[in-house]
Amino acid sequence: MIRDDLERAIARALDRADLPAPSDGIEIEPARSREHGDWASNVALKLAKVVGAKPRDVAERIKAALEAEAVPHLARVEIAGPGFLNLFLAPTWLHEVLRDVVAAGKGYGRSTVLSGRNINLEFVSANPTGPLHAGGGRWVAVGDAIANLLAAQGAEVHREYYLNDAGAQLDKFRDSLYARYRNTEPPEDGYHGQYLVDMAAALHAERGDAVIPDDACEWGYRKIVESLHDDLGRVGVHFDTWFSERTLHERGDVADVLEQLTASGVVYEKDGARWLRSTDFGDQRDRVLVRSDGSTTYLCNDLAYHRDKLRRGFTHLVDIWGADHHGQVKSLQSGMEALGFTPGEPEIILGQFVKVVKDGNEVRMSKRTGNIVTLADILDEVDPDVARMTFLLQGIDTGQTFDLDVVTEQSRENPVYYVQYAHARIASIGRRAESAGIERTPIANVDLSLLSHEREDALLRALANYPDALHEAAEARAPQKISTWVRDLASEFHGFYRDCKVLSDDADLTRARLWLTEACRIGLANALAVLGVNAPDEMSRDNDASFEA
RNA sequence: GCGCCCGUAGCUCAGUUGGAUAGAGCGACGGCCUUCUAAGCCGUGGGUCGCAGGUUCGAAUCCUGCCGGGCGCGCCA
Repeated sequence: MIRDDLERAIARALDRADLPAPSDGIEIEPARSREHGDWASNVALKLAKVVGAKPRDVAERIKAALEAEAVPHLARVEIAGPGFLNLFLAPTWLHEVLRDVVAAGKGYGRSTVLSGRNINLEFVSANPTGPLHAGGGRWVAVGDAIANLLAAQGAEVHREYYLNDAGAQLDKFRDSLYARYRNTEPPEDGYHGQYLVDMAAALHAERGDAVIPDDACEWGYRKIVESLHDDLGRVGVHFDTWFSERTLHERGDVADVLEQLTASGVVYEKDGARWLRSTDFGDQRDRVLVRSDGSTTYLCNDLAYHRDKLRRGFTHLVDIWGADHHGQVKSLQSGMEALGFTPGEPEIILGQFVKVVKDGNEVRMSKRTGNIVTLADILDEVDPDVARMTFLLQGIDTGQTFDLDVVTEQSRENPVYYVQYAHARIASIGRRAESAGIERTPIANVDLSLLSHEREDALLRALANYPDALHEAAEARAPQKISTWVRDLASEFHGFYRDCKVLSDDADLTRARLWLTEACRIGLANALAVLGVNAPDEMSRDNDASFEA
């Protein structure tokens, strides 16, 4: 890659100029403006302080050293502003980008920085006591995309769903379902959703009228898990493991983890309960592990669960949680540290909530009233690709408003179509070329220097940024960086498409542009794959009435 | 009161591991289809980056304080 080449060249230049390398590495980034060349580095600014010289003087020394050797593609170096080194490259560097993209294909952008890492990513994990609600769709989309991002950096990624099928919530579910089954009202703190009325009716139909509460619960639980599978299947998300909390209790893992904690001296008794001294590890306060009635808390069970994950051989654990659980992050990490695992394990990604708006009003998801908009409801209205992209457009640090009316009514204006349309246009060109009998000559025999239009230039620059975008997105666990990048690429393509005819009388130019569009197609497809969105070869305008006039 | 997250164009949001004149979509206004799919392209207008200090050659980005919003602070999960 060009960046590495330039970085090495600068490193050699520093050496030659008798300057130290910056402690935090040589920074080099694509220039923001063409006036600043193609790539720019701030090394001189960073080193100025270290060596006690003026930034521009340091820059001069580096420039001279850089000019003393032949750096591939490097045409000239300029010093600008406070002391930036602006590197101007020959157009050949972009030809190399094009060849790299084509050669790498589906692998373009991928890296191996995380190879050898075996990561367990737990996400969604909504209680199996009701359908997945609309806001949960965010964790589905974000979790799957983050899994893809980590995998694209070379990690082995295992998707896991934790089923809380042993605790108080399931008891409430049982009591609520059974109440509906007996045609009475669920308990005050139970589940009041319409879905339980429907389930109760189905239970009567399937099992008759003499089902006991525990059997009703078991039957209902299975139904709910099936529905979770269905919903996830509709958006194409697959979990490698559905881990049942019951397993932990049945195997004695919970008792065992408690024993291990006690043995390590971080457990004490107070008021008849057993506490974890989590404040020793930076928690706000200590936490109860065993209540005075002898039952274990969610935290205690969760510690057993996470210990199990590490015992299964994962080198790193990542959990995606809703922001309402942020208070438990330190508790869990404290317990894990007390158990002897690496501090900071598991890594918790917190996501702010989705506010669902329908008919202009916020829908407060409430178990009491049973007021709920489900993910299935959304999928009944819009394409799964629209749903996914909508959830992946913004960072998860900020609350999202999912306005059903806007998303459904403006479905065709969703950014996902903008990107998919670019992909479809490229496929269409391919079909045209084929039917016109234009054969694909090997890229090695194509004169890429013919790609000199500013649109072609911009398209290649966008493509060149993908590996960095992918790396940064993975590092920051921020899929929206890919959404942003792929929209940029699509934008460059649409502009190119308008101004540069691919299939023309100029046979050589046609050949070069066919490879350019192929590279663009690869970029679009790879990024969309990370987002879990389809890259269609054609899109029909049949159901589009807005162009009648 | 304490803790976490957020505050960027009329609206919805990118940009936040410090970089050179702050971006996109939608909405508004004006252009472009005998040409590879107009789900597209081009242009115009629109900003005290919540406020005030501080650090720095350089701050939307880091630090402090304040204002505003969301979430949490249980022997619930």
